[in-house]
Amino acid sequence: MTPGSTEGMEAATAERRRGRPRSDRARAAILAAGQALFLERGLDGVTVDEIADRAGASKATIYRWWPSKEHLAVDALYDDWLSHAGPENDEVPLEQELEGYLVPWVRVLRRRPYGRVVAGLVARAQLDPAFAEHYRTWFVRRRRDHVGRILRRRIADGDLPATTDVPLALDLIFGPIYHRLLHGHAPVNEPYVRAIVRTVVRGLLRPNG
Amino acid sequence: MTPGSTEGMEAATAERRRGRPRSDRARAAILAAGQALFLERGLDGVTVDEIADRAGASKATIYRWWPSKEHLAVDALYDDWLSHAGPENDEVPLEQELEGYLVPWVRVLRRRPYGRVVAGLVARAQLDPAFAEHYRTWFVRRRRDHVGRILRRRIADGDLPATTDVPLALDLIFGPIYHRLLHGHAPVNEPYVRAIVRTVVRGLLRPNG
Amino acid sequence: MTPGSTEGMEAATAERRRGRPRSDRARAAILAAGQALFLERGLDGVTVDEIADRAGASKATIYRWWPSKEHLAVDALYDDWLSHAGPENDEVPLEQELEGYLVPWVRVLRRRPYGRVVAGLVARAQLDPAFAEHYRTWFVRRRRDHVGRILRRRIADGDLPATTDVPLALDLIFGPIYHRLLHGHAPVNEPYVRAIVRTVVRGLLRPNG
Amino acid sequence: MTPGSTEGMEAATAERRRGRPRSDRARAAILAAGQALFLERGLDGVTVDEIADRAGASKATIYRWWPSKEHLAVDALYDDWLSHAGPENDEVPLEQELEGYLVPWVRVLRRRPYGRVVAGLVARAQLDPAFAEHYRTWFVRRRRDHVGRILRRRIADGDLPATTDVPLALDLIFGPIYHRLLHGHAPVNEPYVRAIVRTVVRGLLRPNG
DNA sequence: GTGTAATCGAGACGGTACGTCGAGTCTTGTG
DNA sequence: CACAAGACTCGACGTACCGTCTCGATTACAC
Repeated sequence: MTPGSTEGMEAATAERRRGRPRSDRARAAILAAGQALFLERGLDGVTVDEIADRAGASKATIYRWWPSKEHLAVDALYDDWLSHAGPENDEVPLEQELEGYLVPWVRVLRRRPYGRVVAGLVARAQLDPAFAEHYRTWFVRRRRDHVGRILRRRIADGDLPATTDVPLALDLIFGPIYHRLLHGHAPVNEPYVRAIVRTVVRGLLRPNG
Repeated sequence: MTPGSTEGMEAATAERRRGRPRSDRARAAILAAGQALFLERGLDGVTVDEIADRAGASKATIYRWWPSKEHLAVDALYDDWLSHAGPENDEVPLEQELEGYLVPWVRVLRRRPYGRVVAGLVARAQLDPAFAEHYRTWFVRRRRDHVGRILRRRIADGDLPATTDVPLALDLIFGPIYHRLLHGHAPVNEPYVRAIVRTVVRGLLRPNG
Repeated sequence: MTPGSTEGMEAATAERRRGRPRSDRARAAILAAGQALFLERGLDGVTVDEIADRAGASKATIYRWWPSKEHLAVDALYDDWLSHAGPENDEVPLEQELEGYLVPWVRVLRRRPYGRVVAGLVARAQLDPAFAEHYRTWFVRRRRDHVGRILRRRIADGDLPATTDVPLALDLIFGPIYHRLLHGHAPVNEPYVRAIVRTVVRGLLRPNG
Repeated sequence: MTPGSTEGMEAATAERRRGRPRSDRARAAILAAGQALFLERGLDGVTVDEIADRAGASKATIYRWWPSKEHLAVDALYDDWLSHAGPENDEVPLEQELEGYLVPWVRVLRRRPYGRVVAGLVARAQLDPAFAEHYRTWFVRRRRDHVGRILRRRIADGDLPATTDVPLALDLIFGPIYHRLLHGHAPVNEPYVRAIVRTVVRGLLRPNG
């Protein structure tokens, strides 16, 4: 499942659509061109014509499948942005489990200049509530939900106080990462993520300090 | 001193500049129009022509004094964005001093839709390193420096461990605020700020917890 | 064939051009709007935006097909400016043949305020040698060449001396017409043209008076 | 007397104007700068700022004394444009007298690229009837009147028929010169002027040829 | 095989905003 | 007063990009 997928729209029957089927070559080429160009120059630094040229596709094809440049960007970057994994793991301390999830992400952030694109997406989201919802769903909520599940499990396990404010904890973890990503005043690297996680977890442990 | 000020360039002598002096009426009207329009519709939702019209000025005058729309936005919003104060105060607990500084700011953020503009500024900063520096200096660094001074004084006073990582602490405080401001997934209100401050300070107190 | 035509560039094969074909509606509307506005207010009195608005086209479309406002003016006015005809006719006296060609033109000049536009074109031609060539080719040379052919035939027929200086004769015929057209000190009407033709032909007849 | 002179406005009394007197240095420098720049690049190719810079004057001073750039151009070029002379002379044939007046002028035209400026003036005259009158008076009428006086004297002397149409004759003489000056299809040189004069005079001699 | 229908690349289109430039006016302090 | 300096308003310029639209050409399934 990806942000731009249109599967599931027709009935689940075997009924094939008539007419020429969508070209997978074009779709893949557009996403690849988008990924490369958006990371290189940011959302506003790239024109749709450029993407079409690089992909050997036409602008009409792009707009047939993605309603706007920013939707395309979300789709083009989603896989890489969310690439990660590590199974949930109760055996290790909470800090370690959180780092296990966040560190692969920040490795991606360091490897590629995502700040350029994310800043553009955030700016568009301000002017277009529908896109804001789309962007949050695919780019932000996925990670927050994952970490939220971890935290709630740890609460159930008694590793965190029952009174822990999970949304606040998520903002305390993700906020500093986005802060450096978007403002660029300092690098988003592994030591930074470890420090965030340790300080926040420590702060959450004693609710009535 | 404001972001767009050009004072202090000539010698401090009483030597007056020749020619027609810059119109304070035009400058003030442009900044007022910019402030109103940028907050209303965001950086990208406003055209320079509109600002000129509303200010009764001409586009040429705007471009004479501000190199771009985003520089104008920084200048137009700076005063309001930084309006705050509260003298530094050792007598109260650290949490209270931090809240005393941050809460007035957050009240501004709630009163006006700053997210729209800040998102636009952040996006532009990605594509223009010179503007990025300008924006960070006037919009971000000012507040970080203020809080940084507080933290360092508290370290000297023994209220915080000598090993406290001040830049990290600043990111932990400001990051979550920017996170909600830009992503809009939850409100930036006083309880939120208090919760951030308490959790972070608690987390900082026992570095080797 | 018109000044702005691009036909004949590709091979004469039936090979159709790819992509959306140029809109004849837009082309015709732009030329019509240009003709009306240029005659009404002269080259400098009309903005390209106005032409675009009146034509229901966009400025980009105008600039896609005409490199400048003055090129558009040449194209928009060419047909009307050159509308004329009358087959060449040896049976009548030379004066009468010349009048037969020039009088219809002069009627156009009286019917519409061409002076405004031609003055603008002449002014632009001074600053842009490439446009000067374009303008002369389509607006001036056409008529001169036609009259030149008449004169050379009459020389061959013995109606004019073999030593007749044809370029000089053309300047003597067209010069006075342009003079009044551009300076506006007196009307360009039929009696004027007849008087020019008679005086010049008489002057040419006795080369060594 | 020059086109921009303002003498004669105050009473002929010896009463001197109060305040700082007009600077002759500035006036001369502005006219000199205007003459050089207008001839070099034409009316539209020169900005008033440029003239002010080159003259070491200010734009305000220019606009205090000349209502527009084109009025300045008329004034700056008038002396050179009309420089000529030759006393009227009944002793020689008409052709020779006319050449005696016109040849010095065309020498000026060949020495300097007047076409550029005159074309600009003619274009402006189309859009501004008041300036059109001004331009015709100083740039066109002067010469026409001079030649007109010659022709009328020659009619009185019997060298030309009593029925001679003087305005037509003037258009036949000046028209071809302006034609080449403005259209630039051929040079305006002495042989050309001589050929014009001879052909036209010959054509005028036998009105009912 | 022969429609029928949706796709594709190409590229022109209307629209909107950009940042620049020049004309002519206005506002200072200085001579 | 006039003058140099230079900021001001106004309005047009030509460019760039967006997202839409029309073409001819292609490619499947349905008959």
